[in-house]
Amino acid sequence: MSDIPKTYAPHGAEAKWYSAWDSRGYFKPRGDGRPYVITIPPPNVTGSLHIGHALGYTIHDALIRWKRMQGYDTLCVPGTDHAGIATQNVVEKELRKEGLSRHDLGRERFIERVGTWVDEYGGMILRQLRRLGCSFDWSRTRFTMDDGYVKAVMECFVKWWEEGLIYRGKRVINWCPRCLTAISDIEVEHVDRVGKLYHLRYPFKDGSGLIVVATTRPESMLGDTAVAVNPQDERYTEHVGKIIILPLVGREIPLVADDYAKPEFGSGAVKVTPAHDANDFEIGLRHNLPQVIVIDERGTMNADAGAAYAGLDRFEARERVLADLQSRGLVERIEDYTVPTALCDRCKTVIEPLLSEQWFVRMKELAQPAIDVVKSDRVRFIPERYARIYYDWMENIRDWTISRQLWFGHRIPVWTTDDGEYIVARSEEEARAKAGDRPITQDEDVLDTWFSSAHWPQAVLGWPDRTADLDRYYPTSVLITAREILYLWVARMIMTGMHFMNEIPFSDVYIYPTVLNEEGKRMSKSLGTGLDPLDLIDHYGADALRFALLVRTAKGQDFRFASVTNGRQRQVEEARNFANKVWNASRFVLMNLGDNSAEHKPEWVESEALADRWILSRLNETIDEVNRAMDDYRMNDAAQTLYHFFWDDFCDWYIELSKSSVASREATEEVRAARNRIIYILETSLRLLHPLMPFLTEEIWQRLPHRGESIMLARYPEADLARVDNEAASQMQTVIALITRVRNIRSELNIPASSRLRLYAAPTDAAAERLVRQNESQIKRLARVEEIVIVGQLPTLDSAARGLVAGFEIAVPLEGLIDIAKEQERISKEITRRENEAKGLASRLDNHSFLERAPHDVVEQARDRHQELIAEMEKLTATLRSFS
RNA sequence: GGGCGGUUAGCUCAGCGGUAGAGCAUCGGUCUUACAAACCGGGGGUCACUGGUUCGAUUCCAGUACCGCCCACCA
Repeated sequence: MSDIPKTYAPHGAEAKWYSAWDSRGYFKPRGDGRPYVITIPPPNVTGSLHIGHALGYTIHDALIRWKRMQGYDTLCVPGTDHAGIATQNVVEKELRKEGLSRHDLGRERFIERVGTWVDEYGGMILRQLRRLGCSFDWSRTRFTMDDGYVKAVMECFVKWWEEGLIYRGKRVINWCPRCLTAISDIEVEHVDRVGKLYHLRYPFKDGSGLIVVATTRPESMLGDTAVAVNPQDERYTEHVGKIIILPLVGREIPLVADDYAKPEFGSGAVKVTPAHDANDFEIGLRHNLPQVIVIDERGTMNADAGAAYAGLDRFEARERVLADLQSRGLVERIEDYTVPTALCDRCKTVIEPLLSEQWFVRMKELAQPAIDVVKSDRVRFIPERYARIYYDWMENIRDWTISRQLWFGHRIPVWTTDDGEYIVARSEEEARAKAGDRPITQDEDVLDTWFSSAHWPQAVLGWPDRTADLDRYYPTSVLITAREILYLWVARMIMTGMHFMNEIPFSDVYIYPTVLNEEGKRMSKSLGTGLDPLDLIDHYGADALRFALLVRTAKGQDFRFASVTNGRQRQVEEARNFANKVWNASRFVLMNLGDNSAEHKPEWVESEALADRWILSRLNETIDEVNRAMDDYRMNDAAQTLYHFFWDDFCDWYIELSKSSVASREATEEVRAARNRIIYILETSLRLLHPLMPFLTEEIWQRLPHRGESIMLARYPEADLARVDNEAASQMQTVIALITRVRNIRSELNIPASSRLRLYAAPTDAAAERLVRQNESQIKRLARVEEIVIVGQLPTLDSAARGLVAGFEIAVPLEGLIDIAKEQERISKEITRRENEAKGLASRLDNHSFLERAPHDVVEQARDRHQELIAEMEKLTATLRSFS
């Protein structure tokens, strides 16, 4: 039977089974039974697999495989997101290598170029997911810009426009001077930077002195159109209404009273720049102030900034303005200050708040139904705490800037007629029809990427058409995602689902942990993870990577994942070792199938033998716990339960205990029954493990006799709790304790494994005696004992090691082998250990309050244990005395 | 500024009112014919700190420190 290699070789198995599964159509839904549906978070087309993806999609696959084996009609829809800004950036970078910019190509050719790039290099990540083993329905793969998807996006825009939820507005938005587009509030990253706070002097026109204002951005003063003070601020009451001459510019601006000004900050007076600050914009509206744009979309000062500054970069302008003010004595002081700074979360460029005309979505009324479904538990967050974070955002929701000044994306379906009317339509034809004879031009901008992904669950199933998929598979079962897109994506999907489907998009939202590096910081591509999932798969196999991740995926608790050092990643290595353990246990079973391996009689599983009753009991407890854990998204518990059952219970005890019969040369009925039992346990374990380790389990399963087409089509085990046998468990515990005690004596007294011992055992009752007699051969084998002598009382022996086990006193005669001093030391240690425990118990039992207030069973338990310890100590002390 | 998580053996993490667990690492011993990526045995923790509640706290409450994350229009 040497045709089975000693170690599991993942690569052959992975390639072979993945294509077999895929070509046989196993990843597609069956079409009958209860649906269980997941639409994956679509990764960016430009993306490649990083460790966070590997975790997220492994969870997807484990759950979908588990449900599929349980008989659900499972569907997991994959796809990619066009990721407007990110993708455009990548292609522009390509062009730059050729010395071109997108403007050299023009819009149309640039879009073509992006298309080519996406076809050629995009979606690589989906191919990488196959390496992980993901059983997604590739025939339903979607892209947020495929034809059907465009239809969904247009439908939404038109509907929202008709319902008055979309509007065009001029206001201060977040502008990225590098990406040259507006971005929404949640695409802005806030950081604190060391900087300065500048206190500037603004003179009153009437010569009655000056007023001091504080700012972190002196260059913006060129666009000031007022200074504001708090109406309650008595220091300024007499000055309100006065005219100020704006330094360097000479513009006359008023001193207005507005609540926004906080008297306790700086001088209490704040300069107002309505075109370059969202708050100032609001103040401007309240006081009817002019809006002067002085910084253009590239972050360069424009003509309105004045001839001295026009053309300067905003940061250069800052220095120049400052120098000019200083030379005029208009800088009161400069202090160190931590400046809250807004960055573009894509490119980390400092955001320029800019007055600009954009398209917005009114969010308040969309948010309400989406809040309600979470409040009423129709949508459940796992872990629950995210519901509160969701409410905080949803209840203070602000309008959504959806237009982007990019070329790649969904072009905004708004056309303007020559007389200035907006025509909103699903297509150009429709727009032309609506416009009649008037010439129309389409809006140049595209939609925020998240505007399209907001429809993902329904759109990938066919919406806005009423398709069979949509009927059958919507709403979906669970959304599994990373924490950072809770607002950006999850919240918006719930809103669109409620709005267009009048139904929740999914009932569970599982936010999985973030993978951290050794320092406890989140792994991100920009920081460099030092970890490539594909390298890990190449090195250790996909199952090992999957298991290594799942075994630490507690419900919502981030975990650290080491990087590769000296070519090794110890956590994945551990999991690989487990895979190898499964492989070798299976190898043992397969090597002992015997000639009649095809035979299988269900009654052979039944057995009176302790080990058999015990392993069946443990197996069913395991099945029960694994199913519960999976159902509760406790992937770590499922993985650990299986690890422990398989390695400790099955390999270390059951296989060892069954070896003599399973590996026997004579194929008696009894032996064949034993072989069938062990196959049964192994086969069930493989099915249990399959969602976590699909390739390994299939590779082994296929070698088992008569198992059918694929483990993927096998039924997931269901616990039979009638099989849980507490008596067998406690008896087995005693047998294990007895064997361990003997091994321990052997090890501590340095007795070679080769020397066969005689064991005297004095059971305390008839049950204990029966236990030893019935399991004698196995105890002898595992404890490496030649003979077990059962006695009523231990004989006096000249030199022997003694020990206590629940239900027994034992002695091992060791003529010539024993080191008396060592044995004394060993016994003393046993006594001390018990003394310490007894001391603690005694002090509690002496405490009146404890006796009065603690529950009776706790007191009783303490009393019993105390008695037991005292009895054991007496025996041990007697043993110790016998040496002298 | 507000909020949320974390702090348990050398490392990665469970546990969360009755006196601490796992895996790995470490130490000692094994080629015991499935597996040395293994087997057998051992050692190792004042459960971050300070108070409080309780007969009893790692576990509950309050506060402190440190680490991490999210949100925020104080110029």
